[in-house]
Amino acid sequence: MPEQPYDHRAIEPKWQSLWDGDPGLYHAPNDDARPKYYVVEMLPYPSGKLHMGHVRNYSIGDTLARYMWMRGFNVLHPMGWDAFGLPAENAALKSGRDPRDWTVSNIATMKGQLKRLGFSYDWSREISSCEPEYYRWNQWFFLRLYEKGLAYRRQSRVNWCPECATVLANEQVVNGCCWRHETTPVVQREIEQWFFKITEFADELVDGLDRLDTGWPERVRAMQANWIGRSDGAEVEFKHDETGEPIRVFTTRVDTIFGASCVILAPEHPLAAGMIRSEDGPRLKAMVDDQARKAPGEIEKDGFDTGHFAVNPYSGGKVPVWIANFVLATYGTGAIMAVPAHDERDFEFCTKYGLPIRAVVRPVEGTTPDPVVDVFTDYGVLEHSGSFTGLTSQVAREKMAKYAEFMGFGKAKITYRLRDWGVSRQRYWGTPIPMVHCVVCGVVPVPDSDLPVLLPNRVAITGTGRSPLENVAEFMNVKCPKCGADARRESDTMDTFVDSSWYFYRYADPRNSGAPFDPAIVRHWFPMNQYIGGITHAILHLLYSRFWTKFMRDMGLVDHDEPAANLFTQGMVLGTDGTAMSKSKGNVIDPDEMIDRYGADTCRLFTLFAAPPDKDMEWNESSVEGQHRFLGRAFRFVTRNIGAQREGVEENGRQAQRKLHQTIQKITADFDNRWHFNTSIAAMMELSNELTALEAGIPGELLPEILENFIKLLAPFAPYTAQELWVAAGGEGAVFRQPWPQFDEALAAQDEIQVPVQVNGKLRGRIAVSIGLPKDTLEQAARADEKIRPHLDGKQVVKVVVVPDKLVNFVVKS
RNA sequence: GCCCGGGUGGCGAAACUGGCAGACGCAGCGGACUUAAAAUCCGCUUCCCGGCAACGGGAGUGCGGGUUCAAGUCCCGCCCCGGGCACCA
Repeated sequence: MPEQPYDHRAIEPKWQSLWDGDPGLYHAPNDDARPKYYVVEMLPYPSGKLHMGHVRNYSIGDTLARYMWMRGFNVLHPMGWDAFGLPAENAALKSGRDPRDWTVSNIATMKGQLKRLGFSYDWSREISSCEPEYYRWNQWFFLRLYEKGLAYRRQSRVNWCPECATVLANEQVVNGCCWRHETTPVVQREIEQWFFKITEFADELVDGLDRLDTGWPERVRAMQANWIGRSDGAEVEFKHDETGEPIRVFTTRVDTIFGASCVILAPEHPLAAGMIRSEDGPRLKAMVDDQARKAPGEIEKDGFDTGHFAVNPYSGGKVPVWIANFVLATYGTGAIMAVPAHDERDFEFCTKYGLPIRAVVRPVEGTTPDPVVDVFTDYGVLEHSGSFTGLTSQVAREKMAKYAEFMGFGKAKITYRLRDWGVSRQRYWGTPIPMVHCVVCGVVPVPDSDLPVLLPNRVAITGTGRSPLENVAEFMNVKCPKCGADARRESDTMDTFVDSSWYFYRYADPRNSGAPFDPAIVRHWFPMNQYIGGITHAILHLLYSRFWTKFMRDMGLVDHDEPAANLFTQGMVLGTDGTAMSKSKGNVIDPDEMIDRYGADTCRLFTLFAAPPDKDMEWNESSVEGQHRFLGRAFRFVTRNIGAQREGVEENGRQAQRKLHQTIQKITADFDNRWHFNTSIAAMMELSNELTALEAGIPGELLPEILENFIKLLAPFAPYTAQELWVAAGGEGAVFRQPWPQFDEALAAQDEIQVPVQVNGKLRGRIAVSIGLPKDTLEQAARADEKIRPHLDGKQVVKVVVVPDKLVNFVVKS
């Protein structure tokens, strides 16, 4: 066959239909003979168009899915969409369009782009979290959580910008001010909000991380453990010296309690307001307000004495009760004991206000530091600690906690940094929370039979920060499901992280109208084998979805503890300014231009080749030419050799086969172990280069096998080009229907190798020898080499290290 | 402060279990083909010294030590960059 020019414009449109509308490309529903493999990439959100960051992410997943299929697995690889609330609503505000129309049209755009890139998702499983059916099951889950006491409503503080009249997420508060109004201080508001009790699972969420050690990156596990922040300590009561009212204090160092100088309450502590002197009222109020705009780590420690005293339960001594800005109301009990001799922060505070400093722990060895100057924070041996004196800190912590429990003033206690998950959003665009407020009955859940509660259409987005739903009478006014009286609907909608917590389960059974999914189907596919996504979701999404799985397991819906056996976090694609791509920064690179110019295959190859997939990648298009050239070379090589008849040279044929089988071996190993697609592609290039160099001498009868395997190896990386070549070479159907090539170890074996020879660890020459030579033969060959001899002549060889097939090293003395 | 990563040519990177540092590609330089350009193909390309040259010698993986016949890789002590958490009791 004469050589064909490589023209991606002629090739790629031709094969789009091959995977468009072929839901079974990977997943063969009735094929239980194959082992199963379930790969999911994290949800794209339809905030416009795909950018190169997405392309890289999906290229990794798609390449893997194709390989797994060719390896004989039954691969489920679906695609879905997240209807992010804020972007949709903001865009609607700007354009005047309904968020639903906006979202639907953006999904269509992105879907088109993904198809153009040749990503062969199982589109029949396409779901969107803005579908009514998806709302239904979100709400159904909400009700199940509510029944178990895992969904509850309470007053909660939120950040509020008076200028925009809206609730701000923590990330939107910059230096205590609104991110849009840099001079407007954010205030705190108390509003009723819904929460999920993720803290109920805190222990399991931490402990479960250990069992994910082989499948999840260390980085993600560390971040989650950090975020949950489990700390082991004790809770004890200091009683008010007159009223006997207990002040509960959490500490990890109960062994230092004999050194407590005071008890300090957070400004928001329930007892604080009642304890202060009347003239301190404004001071306390200022401190409470100030908590909002606290820039962490910057704020000056500030506090004042209430004039009240509390009793140290161990020593019986009286200590003053203070109020200070650095004590967090939301951590532990909202009150601490300050032990300045053994804690840096307490030391700073007590020194500032002249509170006494008393050392009660000394180092096991060495000199005791002067407590007025030096803080000793390590474990040691207790002193001045009553009957606990002389114990080590470790032993004392345990004994003292037990003593507290025996005496009834405290106990050992574990505290977490993790807070319950606030799921209320005062926005239009999200799943309505299925609750009704009745004056008579209070909060009443919507019965299952009335689900889904749908959003009204064409709601005016006000941008005031209050839910726009409150203005929609026909949505808000309902009858109480319990007593039938007039009632109002809950106007909060759910955080979109609720949607993403279980979407990958819905993929398995996306059209089920009687349940979120059929447990039998989920048992078949789960836990998913491979989850792929950005590090940005390391904490929130990946923690929430783990929580969801555990909750569903407790409900009996699923039979596993963790949703994903393996997690892969691909590196970010950094924009032209070296920071992560984001629309608001305007540094987004979209793939369309590159696809037009070089084609989808080049574009995919480029993102995979530039760096290993777990590494961040700074944007630099210069090497894209190289990928395009490679595809062109490979294409022309194959087309001009299809059906070629020639005599050839045996040695050339042997070499070509050897390189082919070595490449199969190398790429298979890359896929199975570490997904370094950059080295796989480099191996393909080497193979292509070598075949071209040997070309004229490759015997014609070897060509069919070589070409066929070459095409199959290329298929996961460059599907269009491979498909075109597959058919040109006489193949039928999709190249992915073909099994992945097997390597033959005998053919891959090198019969002659170059073994480096060193003298005193310095490379002095190489010898060409046949493989598998015994040590002494190898040594003789090395000694005889003319480049080595001069280095050994007249010198004493002290030692010879011979590693068969690897190296010879002579250690000499002159 | 604590916890994770990372530091290798002009650039992206490779070297997977200690065994030839720089595979593969980009950029660059030289050449072939061409009236010319594009495309394509071939050669060189870590740095320094010597040589017309083939080649020879030396240095070299953030810095300083160490282990080893042999260290980018292992150990000890630092420096720098990125990320996460952070008055968390």
